[in-house]
Amino acid sequence: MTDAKPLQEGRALQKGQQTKATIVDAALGLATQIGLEGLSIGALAEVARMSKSGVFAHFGSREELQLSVVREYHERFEAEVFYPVLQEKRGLPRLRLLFANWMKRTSAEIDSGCLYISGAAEFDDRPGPVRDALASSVKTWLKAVHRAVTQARDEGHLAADLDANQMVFEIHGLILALHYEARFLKSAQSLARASLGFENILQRYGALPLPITPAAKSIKPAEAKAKKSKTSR
Amino acid sequence: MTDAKPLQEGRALQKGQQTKATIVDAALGLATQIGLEGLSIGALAEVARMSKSGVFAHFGSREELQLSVVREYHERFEAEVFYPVLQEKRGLPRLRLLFANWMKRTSAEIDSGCLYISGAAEFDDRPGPVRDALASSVKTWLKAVHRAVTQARDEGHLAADLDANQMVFEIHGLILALHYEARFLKSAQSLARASLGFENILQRYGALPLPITPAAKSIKPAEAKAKKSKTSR
DNA sequence: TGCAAAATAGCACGATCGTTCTTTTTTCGC
DNA sequence: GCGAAAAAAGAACGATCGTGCTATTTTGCA
Repeated sequence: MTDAKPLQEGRALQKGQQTKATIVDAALGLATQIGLEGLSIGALAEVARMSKSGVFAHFGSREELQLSVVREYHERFEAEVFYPVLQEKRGLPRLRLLFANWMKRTSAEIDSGCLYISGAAEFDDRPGPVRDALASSVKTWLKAVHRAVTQARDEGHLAADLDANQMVFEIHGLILALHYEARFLKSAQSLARASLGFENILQRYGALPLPITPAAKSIKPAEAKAKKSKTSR
Repeated sequence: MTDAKPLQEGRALQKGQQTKATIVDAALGLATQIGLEGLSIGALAEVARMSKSGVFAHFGSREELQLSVVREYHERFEAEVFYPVLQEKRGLPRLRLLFANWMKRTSAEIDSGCLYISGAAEFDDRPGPVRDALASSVKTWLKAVHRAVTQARDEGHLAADLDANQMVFEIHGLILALHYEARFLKSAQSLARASLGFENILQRYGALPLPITPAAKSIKPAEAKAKKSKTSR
């Protein structure tokens, strides 16, 4: 009541959004290295070559900055890992590509760090909007993996009585182990381990043994159920 | 030259060590909750009801405090997870107990936090003594798991041509997924998922299908190789 | 081109951080 | 119980943190 509202609040000026995007980009780089909690406005301002208050004004609080970083990471993750697999045909091929992309991204993050993993460790008992945003993003992604699994099952590429949640859990474990052993323990063979682990899981859940050469893309899905019968339990 | 050395430097007075142990205990509690990086001397002094400088004097630096916490965690982990399994007989029984203990500890850490996991996320690109100590502890533990696997293989409880490192990798993934999904995502079924995942891995690597009742302890090891033949690859 | 509003900078604040130095209290062998 | 050494406290330091306030610069429409 006391203060006059800005008249044209709907108009989005260009410069502001543009530098804000630049800042978020730099912040994402910092956050994946030092962590979301380690992300400080001072250090960010230095990287972005701006004043502290100049950076701060775009977000209003450190928490809002962290949220922006999480959102940005989510979008990039989607764009890099999720959307491309929609072009692959449903079922096992898509599931394979999905895991391959996920693994590729995780490998690339051996240097940069994965926000979904480091963020989980930092915020696992620190309630608040940042934790919620992180958990929501991860859950969305795991749901997408779950969908890919059930589709592969419905297409007859995997055992009909498979427990999709169980399979997603085991796949998730492979990615976490890949990240842990490669990034922290500097183990060189982690990528091959995760890859082989995935094949083991596929086999366990009724997929065809394996296509040795990556050229063998067009597998007959019907035959996947050959050994099915009582594979689980 | 200028200052006289203390004459009896070999003598260890009691009180000092005692309160130092108290401090480390409190520090461990803080570190597993807020993280090793979040561990501050001021907060620690408040918990231990001492002055900042009083706490500080026991370590000489924050880094040395962190190292003490890592060492303490390592000892407790060993005492709780590793040493008890040495009483179980070699091979599959011991491997099973080892995983069960590991899982039990990880479950207990859903509230308190696991230093090997949170520490890895915090220090994965922060070189220094703390990172080294953490990595060394984890590697020691993973080597112990590896030994349990190879022993089970040598006892004939697992496939003779099994890749022990691969198996350890997959088991590690289960624990990481358990911690992640239970502690961060608050998923209730994670414990059952990890447990079932372990059975799947055992089966994959040539163990007997499964002993439903825990009473069935005395399994005939020789029969484990029944389906062996070409299990890997 | 002028002008309002947005964007950025500058400065200061209280708090907390790790650490150092000095002083007081406590411990423990003689 | 005396006295030396250890343990603990107290106070202060420079630095950095997030944030609020007030200028100054820049932007973009009229």
